[in-house]
Amino acid sequence: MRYSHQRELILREVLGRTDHPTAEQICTSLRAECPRLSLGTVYRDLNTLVEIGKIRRVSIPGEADRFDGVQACHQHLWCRKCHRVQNLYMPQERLQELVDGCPDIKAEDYTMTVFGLCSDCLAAEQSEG
Amino acid sequence: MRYSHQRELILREVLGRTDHPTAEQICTSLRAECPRLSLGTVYRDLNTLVEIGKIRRVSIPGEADRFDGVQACHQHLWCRKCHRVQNLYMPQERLQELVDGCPDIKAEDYTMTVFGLCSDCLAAEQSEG
DNA sequence: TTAACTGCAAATCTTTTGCACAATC
DNA sequence: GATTGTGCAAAAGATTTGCAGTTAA
Repeated sequence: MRYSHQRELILREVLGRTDHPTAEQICTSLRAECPRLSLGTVYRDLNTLVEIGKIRRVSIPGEADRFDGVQACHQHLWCRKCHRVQNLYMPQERLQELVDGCPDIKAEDYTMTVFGLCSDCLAAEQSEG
Repeated sequence: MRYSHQRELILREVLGRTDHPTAEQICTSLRAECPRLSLGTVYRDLNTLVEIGKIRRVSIPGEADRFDGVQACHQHLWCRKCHRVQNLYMPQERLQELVDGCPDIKAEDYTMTVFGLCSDCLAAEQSEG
């Protein structure tokens, strides 16, 4: 694979953010320093980066895909109130055990998505009464 | 909510199938007995049925949503070879424990999707060599 | 009778793709 | 110089929506 300025910018942007941006948000944000960046390119490069394992795709039903730098293994919470995605850290070995315990299949990867209220919205709801 | 012939047909179809059909597939199949059924109606009714908890939505990144009758609690495997969705039964209490163990949030629901090879495709691959 | 539901078609939203040009090796 | 990557715009695919007509209560 050949070096590409755009692909590097996009990778840096995803790794540097913790808010799970969409392709659209990444594109808008990067246009400050790369005005002619096109959304098609962003989608293409994001797909490439996912394929080579540098970033992860976070899919939420009915919404545009979001992208996430791969650091520690974690799962996601989708907040029904603010519609943001929050990282969840659960004991990975125990999740993996459950997945590996499924008979007759070959599990290569998995994702867990929790739906509910994120910490901010839960706190807000509790202080409201 | 008022009775609707179409909604009942759609519910019966989803409950009667185990192959996690898409809206399109449900519509095509039901047109045998309800020729003027429209895809818009199918989407509308599926959304309603999901909302009232009679069926479940199964989302796979990059694919059309599939729908599933809610029987026992189960997770899903998406086969990268045949692109079918297979049910997985893991100990639910243990998954629930992990979800409930996440601090500071309110978990209301969750889904786990495993990616890999389904039992048919794994068996085929093993017998090939 | 009236409010909910449907069919139809158009609109919306996300993502992909074809093509001519530009950049990398 | 060959080939990969990009910008742009158009296309594709999934889903929603507006509206006029139909149907259940």
